[in-house]
Amino acid sequence: MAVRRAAAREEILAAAWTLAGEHGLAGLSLRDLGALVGMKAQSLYSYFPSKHAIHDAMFRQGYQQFIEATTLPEPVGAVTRAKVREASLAHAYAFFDFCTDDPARFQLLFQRTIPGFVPSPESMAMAFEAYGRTVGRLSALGVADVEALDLWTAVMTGLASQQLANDPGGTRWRDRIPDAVDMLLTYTASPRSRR
Amino acid sequence: MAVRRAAAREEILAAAWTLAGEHGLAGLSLRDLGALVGMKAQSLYSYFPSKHAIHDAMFRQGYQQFIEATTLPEPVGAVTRAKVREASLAHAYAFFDFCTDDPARFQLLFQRTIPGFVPSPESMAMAFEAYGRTVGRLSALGVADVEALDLWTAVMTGLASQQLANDPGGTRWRDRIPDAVDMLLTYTASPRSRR
DNA sequence: GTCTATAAATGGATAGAC
DNA sequence: GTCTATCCATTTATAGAC
Repeated sequence: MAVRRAAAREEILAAAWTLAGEHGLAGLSLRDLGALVGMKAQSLYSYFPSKHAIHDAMFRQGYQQFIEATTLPEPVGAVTRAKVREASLAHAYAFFDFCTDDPARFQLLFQRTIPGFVPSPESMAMAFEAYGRTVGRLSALGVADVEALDLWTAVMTGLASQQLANDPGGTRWRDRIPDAVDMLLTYTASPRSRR
Repeated sequence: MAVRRAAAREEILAAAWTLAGEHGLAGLSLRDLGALVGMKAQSLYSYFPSKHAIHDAMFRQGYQQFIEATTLPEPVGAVTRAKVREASLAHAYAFFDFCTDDPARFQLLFQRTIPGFVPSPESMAMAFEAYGRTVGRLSALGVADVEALDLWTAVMTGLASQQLANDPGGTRWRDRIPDAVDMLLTYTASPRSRR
């Protein structure tokens, strides 16, 4: 049954995230992974053709989760400043929490520091899909051009990365999100010519 | 001679940075390292007691380089808005370029994603020294409180990290530095009560 | 200080029985 | 699909000759 096979693959991936969190993404070993799901490392090859394929599947799954985590209800009715701020804040928290919820996932998706790992075309397509949705969501919030968008993503990933590196488990940089959102809104709201 | 020994250590560290750039920090192997400096891996133990000690020395050296790279001439004369902006911009470029000049160094110093690596107390002291100097430099530029400082470091590391991950070798996020500095200055210049 | 020799472990991956 | 057995490469680190 294809469904059992898919379930087994899911279980393997879940275990892979667990191990990646403990020993780092690059330190993921097939022996440990097999042990965690109750099989020999060699049996994993029935589900994934290589270790790279596992990393690739994690990459794709990570972006899928990103899309789910950052798809929020659209604001209804008239577009007021207060509503834009509220929606921007909600999006910022969703983005930030997604990043800090799983450091290994953050590293895999947004930092790209795994030596030798190159996502497959299908996985890159998923990444572009996720990027496109972020563009759409932020443009609805008044982030009009690519320049403003790049600033936005840099600020959000920067907050998350500082949180993970310097205050893991804490809220020191998360507490700066309202400031950051106000700052970004104030700045990107002014006409481009005045910036 | 102690001086020859120190020179050899320096040469080993330089080679270690090279290899870390190629195979990742965690992927640094003593075999390759020895080969690059013209000796067997085992001989490295005459200079460093373990691989961890090499990572630790790299960490310390990285922060030393950070202090050197971000120590800029102080502005002289009256403190005008234009001068503050100019000095802030110079500092931002220095910080950003230091980060992107060596991705492995950036990862080691600011992202802390090497599984199992814990800096020694001496190395942490160097890191705190570097942080203290950054605090001093930014407070001279009007970044008064810790909250504003955290926002500043998040923005700068975020820009660098996005540059490395999504446009390595390019300038897409570096080009946003003037925007980012203006944004930060405008925001942190307003009285804290109004923020 | 550098070498050879070696330990002791871990890594990914393949072949073939069942 | 899972196992045993195996291969072959690689890793950090130590012992001891020179």
